[in-house]
Amino acid sequence: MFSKACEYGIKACIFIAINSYDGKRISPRDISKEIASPQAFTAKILQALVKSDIVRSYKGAYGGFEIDKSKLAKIKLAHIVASIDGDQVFSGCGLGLEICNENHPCPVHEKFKKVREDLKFMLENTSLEELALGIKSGEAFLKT
Amino acid sequence: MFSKACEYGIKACIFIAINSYDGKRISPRDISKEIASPQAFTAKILQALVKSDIVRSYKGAYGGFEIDKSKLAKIKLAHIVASIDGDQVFSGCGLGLEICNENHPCPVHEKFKKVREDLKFMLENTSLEELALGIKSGEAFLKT
DNA sequence: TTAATTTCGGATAATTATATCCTGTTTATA
DNA sequence: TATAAACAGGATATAATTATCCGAAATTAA
Ligand code: FES
Ligand code: FES
Repeated sequence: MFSKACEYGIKACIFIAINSYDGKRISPRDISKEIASPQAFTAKILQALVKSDIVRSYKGAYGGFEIDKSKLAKIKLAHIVASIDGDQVFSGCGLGLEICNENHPCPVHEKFKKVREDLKFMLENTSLEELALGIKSGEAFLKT
Repeated sequence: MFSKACEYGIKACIFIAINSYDGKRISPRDISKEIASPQAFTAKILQALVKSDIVRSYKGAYGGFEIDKSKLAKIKLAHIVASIDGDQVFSGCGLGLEICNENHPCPVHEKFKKVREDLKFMLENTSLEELALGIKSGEAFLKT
């Protein structure tokens, strides 16, 4: 469904979000430990998320990654996914036709479109804030 | 969503189905031409589909691939997808946790599960027959 | 200013997915 | 039996994804 990079990216954002609640910056080392991901690879993904303006980074001692508290409710899963995996998952044809539209539909177009739009809706309406709360409350987990 | 191999596999099955209606066997060459896929790669996928007992192959002159007419309504997209991509798409965690269940859910579990099961339902209730009819009637297309 | 810390970014490696090539085996028909 | 047609399957090649390594640049504090 999503690439490994995207999975790591989402989980990293959630963990950064939790720490940002407490005003703490966090390093790729601690992040990859918490989400069970390869450290250097995760760092690359974080760089991309910084460029996409989803997380903020601070170099030097006492630096690390954080997310503006004021953004936590506004950032949706869709932003993270689109930023890492692009928009194929939101609008691409299920059977790989170059373009997906009503005028030149593939055999599964109608049925696939329905599912794809449900996924899109879900991703666009799930905020980083609520996901972070799930972890904070102990209801959900980031690894194993 | 699906691998290239799976996309080709589905499209190949649909085209074989159409021909099987008319009692015609069809070659990998004609299939890959019709669905715009690499020929040798498509042939490999067809081999796998034969082993999965979804399509039948006949060697030698006047040979080729076909699907039992009596099976066309019974074969569902889910069978083809499971046979090529495995069952991760049906039961795997959206964030890559090793196992997906209620006892140890990832942060998106509830929401993702809903979408995943809608997809599962769609794939389990879409037959090769109806997809083939979509192509035969000219409503749908297999390439570009 | 120096030292310690931490992100940034380029280079490279390993793994998996996608794609191609070539030869063998089977089968129908002449 | 000979021949041609067509799938089977191993070996190999290419591309994309995933993962690692290392030095440069920035920042803070002593
Ligand atoms: S054309 Fe295939 S999903 Fe729309
Ligand atoms: S645990 Fe992640 S989707 Fe169920």
